[in-house]
Amino acid sequence: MDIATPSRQRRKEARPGELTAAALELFVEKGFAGTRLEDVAARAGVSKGTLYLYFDSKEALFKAVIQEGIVPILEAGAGLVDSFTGSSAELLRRLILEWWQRIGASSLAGVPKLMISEAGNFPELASYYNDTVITRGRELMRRVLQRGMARAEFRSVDLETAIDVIFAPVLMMLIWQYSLGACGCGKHDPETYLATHLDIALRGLSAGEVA
Amino acid sequence: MDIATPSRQRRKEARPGELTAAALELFVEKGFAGTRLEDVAARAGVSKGTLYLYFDSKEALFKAVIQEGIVPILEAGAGLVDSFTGSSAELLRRLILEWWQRIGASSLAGVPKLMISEAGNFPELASYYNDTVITRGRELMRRVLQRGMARAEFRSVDLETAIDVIFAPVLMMLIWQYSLGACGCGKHDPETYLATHLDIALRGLSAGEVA
Amino acid sequence: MDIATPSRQRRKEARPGELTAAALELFVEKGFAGTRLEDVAARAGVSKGTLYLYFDSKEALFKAVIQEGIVPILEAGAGLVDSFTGSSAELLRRLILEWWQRIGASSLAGVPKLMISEAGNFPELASYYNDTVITRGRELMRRVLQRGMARAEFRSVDLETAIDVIFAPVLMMLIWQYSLGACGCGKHDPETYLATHLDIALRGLSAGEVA
Amino acid sequence: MDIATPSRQRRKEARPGELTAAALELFVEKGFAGTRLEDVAARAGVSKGTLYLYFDSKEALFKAVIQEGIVPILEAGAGLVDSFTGSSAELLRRLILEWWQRIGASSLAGVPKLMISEAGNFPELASYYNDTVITRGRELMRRVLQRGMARAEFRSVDLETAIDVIFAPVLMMLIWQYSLGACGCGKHDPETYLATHLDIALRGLSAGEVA
DNA sequence: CATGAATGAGTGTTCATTCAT
DNA sequence: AATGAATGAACACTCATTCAT
Repeated sequence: MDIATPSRQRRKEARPGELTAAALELFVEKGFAGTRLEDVAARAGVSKGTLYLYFDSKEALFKAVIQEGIVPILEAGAGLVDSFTGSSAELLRRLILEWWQRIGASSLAGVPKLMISEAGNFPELASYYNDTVITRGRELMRRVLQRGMARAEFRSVDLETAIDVIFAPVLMMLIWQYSLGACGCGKHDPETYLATHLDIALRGLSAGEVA
Repeated sequence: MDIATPSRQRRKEARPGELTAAALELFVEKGFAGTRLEDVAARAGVSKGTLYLYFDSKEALFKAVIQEGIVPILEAGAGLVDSFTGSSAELLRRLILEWWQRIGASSLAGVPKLMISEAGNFPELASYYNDTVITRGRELMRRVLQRGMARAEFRSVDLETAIDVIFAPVLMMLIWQYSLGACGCGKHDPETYLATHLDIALRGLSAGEVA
Repeated sequence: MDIATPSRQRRKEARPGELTAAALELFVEKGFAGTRLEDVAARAGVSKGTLYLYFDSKEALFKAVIQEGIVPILEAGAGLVDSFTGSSAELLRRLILEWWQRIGASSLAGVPKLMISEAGNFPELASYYNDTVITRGRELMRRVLQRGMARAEFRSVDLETAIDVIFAPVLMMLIWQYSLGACGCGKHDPETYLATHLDIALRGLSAGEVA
Repeated sequence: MDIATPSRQRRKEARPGELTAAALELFVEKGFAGTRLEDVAARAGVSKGTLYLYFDSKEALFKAVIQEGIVPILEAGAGLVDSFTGSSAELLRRLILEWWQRIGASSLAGVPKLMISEAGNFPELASYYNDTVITRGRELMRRVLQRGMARAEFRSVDLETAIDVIFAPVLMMLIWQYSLGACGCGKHDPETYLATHLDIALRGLSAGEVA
């Protein structure tokens, strides 16, 4: 009976996580307004009423979903840049590919599109996301580009804009997959896409003369 | 009285434009689902019923917003590509800067983020947008890149992914402005941002040897 | 110019009739509530506003339609029964077939179904229709049946109920054609149907012994 | 409290029936289009939303009204025809009288007039009614007439038209009661009316010679 | 704890009616 | 006289939220 029907206590502790997981999927798929709480509850295997035992409102559920989704995103990255000893081009390549594997190919992949869609309706959340995720992500990119320029591997470019310019195609692919890409239009193979991006961007950054 | 109450005829001709303008503002501000037709009508200074004299449904209104706003710009872009005689690098630069001026710096700037947010909930709209805007926009980029490669100005790169890779930073800036950027975080000067992007991308595409 | 574009005066006089004719068709087809005044106006070749020059409201239009439709219905019948010299069976047959030709196969055919549908909503009209049409129609039937019984051609049956029993199948066919029959279901050839009806009813009324 | 507020479960089971009963009354009184779901709900003592817990749409509610009210009666009729062992004349009499008692004298009496009035506007409902009620009702009549003719109790008549000819007076009386009859005009005593009808029709169908 | 029946405010859409031209 | 643009009340249906069991 323990496994077949876990004890009430265990269920009670697991419930919020099951609900936010179900909610994440649906929020990502349909947006905040488009998600019906009945569907969230159903996907988590409980009734609509039960949801209200754990979350006061649809907004409260949304906030919990985002907060919970952000923490794992933060944990990714950072160690790599500290310890890397090869070329900066290789570092940039590794950083982007790693990010893709850990975020873009994970269950968190939908969070960026979700934040972009709902930032306007949840400014505090957006601000929190910005402070905790975006800023740190940019910091990683900044260090890589600075390293490359300091070592004369990269040309001198405007640092702050280059950070976003170079990360934009990666983010965009993710966003695409969760929005218009769902219609089947213009989906790229991620590896080819990232290869093309790195091919162009690294050559674009390279310090040598172009004859 | 002429000015205070323009003739019926003049109002009738102006109405659709007034309504799509009001709709554009509200769609961008609140999303498709979140926009009430009553508010659109009120902002255009008419009653809810009047809106239905000009547009059959909320979806038809949306399509008109896109049709009226974006299609002419794509047509202008096509004209540019058709008639341009200079270098392909210059053509790419012109295409992107023009796009920015006519969309990114206009009232249409919110449309890409709007579509990304609502695509999941309104597949028909997404499909319409894909057919009307995305496909045609890609076609323009495709022609520019093909031209550059054919004239040996650009290196040979994977065409279909390069189209999106190169356009992604432009789109991303816009999306940013209408989502997390609204919190005041990380806004770039568009001209610097686009300059950095073109600087890197054009060098990345250039055909010469890198020493 | 007289024929191509009749004088204003002529148009003005013809308008109400053109409008009620158009309205009759639509009321019969769609019922009172289901008929849009815009469609009535369009079918009569005028604008919605014009309709209100001639009729104060949708109800007023409906009343005019019925009143106008009733007069021709009244004119039918009556002479036949007075002058007929053959058998009562033949008279009944002739009366019913004639009624069918003059009403059932004419543009007035839809009026009975319309009255039945809307009687509840327009009691005064229903009452008027009853007094002027139904009562007189029953009187004709009553005279025929009384004649047949007086001449011992027909059995003695309950007169008042027989009147309606015998007319019911004729009315019912008409009603059918304008309601469920429109779905293509179970439409009979009127002549076969009436032949079967008269075959059964006249034998059912016949005075002789059944062995 | 048991009686004042019945248990949830009992209410839930009773609700659909309470709602279809309320709907039947209002549909008959005001027609399909003229009936507001809010009024149906109110008459059943619940809110508008509750109605949608049990029926997906106004049309679904209508279909349930028919299904629940009329289908069992047709089934009972089929049982009668299956098991009857007496004369076909007696069977026809029983079928019609039973029909009258269970429909004509019940709360369902208004349904035929309702369908006739609304068929034009709601083809899907008409089609449903045709498939569910008319076709099956005709089948019953067909079997009775075929039985009579096969046993040489009835003359040979055109089967398909006879079905409708013989049922028309019964239907017509009902239609009358819910339309023009409401003005108090020309109401017959149902028993006398049906007796006259059966008297004439059965003699009209009888196989013997008429002398 | 958990349920799910019940609620009712909210929105897209229709259409009879009005009235400035 | 005629038009047709404009109005706004009305209704089917949805869904976040509540609460008796």
